[in-house]
Amino acid sequence: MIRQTSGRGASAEDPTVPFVAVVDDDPAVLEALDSLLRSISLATRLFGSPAELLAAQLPDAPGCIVLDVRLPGVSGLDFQGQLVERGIGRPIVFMTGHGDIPMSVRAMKAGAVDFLSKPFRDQDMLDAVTAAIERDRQQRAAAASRNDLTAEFETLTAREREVMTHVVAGLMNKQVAGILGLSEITVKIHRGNVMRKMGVRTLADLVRKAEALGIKP
Amino acid sequence: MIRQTSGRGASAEDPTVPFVAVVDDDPAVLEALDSLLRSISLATRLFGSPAELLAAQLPDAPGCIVLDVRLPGVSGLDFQGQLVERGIGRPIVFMTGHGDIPMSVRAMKAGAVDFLSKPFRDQDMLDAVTAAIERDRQQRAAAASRNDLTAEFETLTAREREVMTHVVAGLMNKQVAGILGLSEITVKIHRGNVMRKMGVRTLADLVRKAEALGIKP
DNA sequence: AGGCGACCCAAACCTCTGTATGATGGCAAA
DNA sequence: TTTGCCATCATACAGAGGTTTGGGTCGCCT
Repeated sequence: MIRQTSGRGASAEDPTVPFVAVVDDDPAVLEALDSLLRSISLATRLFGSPAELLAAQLPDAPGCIVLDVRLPGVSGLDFQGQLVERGIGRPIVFMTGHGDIPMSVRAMKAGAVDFLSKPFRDQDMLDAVTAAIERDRQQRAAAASRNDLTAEFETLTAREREVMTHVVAGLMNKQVAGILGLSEITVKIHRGNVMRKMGVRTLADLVRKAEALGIKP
Repeated sequence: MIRQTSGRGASAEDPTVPFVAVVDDDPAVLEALDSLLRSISLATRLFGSPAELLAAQLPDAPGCIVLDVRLPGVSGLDFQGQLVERGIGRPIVFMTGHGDIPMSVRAMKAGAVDFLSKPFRDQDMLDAVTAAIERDRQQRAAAASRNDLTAEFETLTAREREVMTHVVAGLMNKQVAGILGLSEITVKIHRGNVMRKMGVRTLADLVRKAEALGIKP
């Protein structure tokens, strides 16, 4: 059972409309949530089991996952771990009919956005989903700029990376030359290449990019 | 009711021994936790109510707070908020006899380390407290280096801060001079003062400190 | 009134950075 | 083998960074 909709009949792949992936083995629950979420113009993906979600391709848009804790096959909490392992770091909103406190605490510790007991108020679910989508928006923005950064960094040759490492550590060209066994002029050339490839014009910017990349001596 | 102990009769203010502040209106619970925590060489501070904890002075050491949700006077969750407002950002471990899921979720969202239902296993409490103390250790280390940083920054004059802002933004001395209506040589002098007062020798280090301080143009 | 600190500027001098021009050698893919 | 990329180095020059020395104004506190 897989169903999907978007709020206004727009393309299901529209990367600007946030989506919510819902996993529950009760079709009535799926139906109700679908209706609720579409009422605030969110696209939905409906799944009857965790396996279906894993098999599916989620849109390249901000989104989150709404999960029943008691699922066919796996525990929702274990599934949470599986998703993280597969790099699907979408924020998760749990719901449950027969949950307990340890369960909710474990879920929250593992990064869940919320943990709702059935029956919950519609507004609580909408609030949770909205918060989850916002969190994903932030995550995706951060991931995107990290990707741009590493893409630039990977255009550097091995030598250029060495030079960059020492330069952002604050060493002078001649010191870098000494460490690497090069002449100063060669270091200057590598340094110039680093600046150009990393798309920066000042050392200050290079240092910031290096920080974001986690480069340390 | 206020009591305090340290594991080995050492000074109660020993800043190297982590402590646990326990708040519960049941003396038997306080006694049991005191014994449990001392068994792993933690210092304890025992309180019968939130007010007592607020009136007390917590040690300048890594520590955490163990709190019953149902407390005389205030709700434990509200108390959690009060502590944060007063700058007492110690990690909190909640315990409760009659809690529910929304309560635990709210606590975890507000940053609680754990939320244990009574009766809990001793080991669960010890694990939670250990994790909380470790978190506090990290927090305190981060706060300490932030304080050192702002202490240095506050020795700067207004002009020096302006110059620093533009310098770490990557502007050249002459550009800074133009913006501030100064001569380049004056900017150089301010810049030199900034480097000295901030305790750095390279621009790279200054940029990193500025980043940590959240300085932006 | 005197002293202090912040702020401002200039000349001189040195070091460091950045770039261009030109050239050599290694190495791997086409 | 040719082509291309990487790496290396030299010389030369322009521009930017950094310090010292020396001097000036202003406002505030004692």
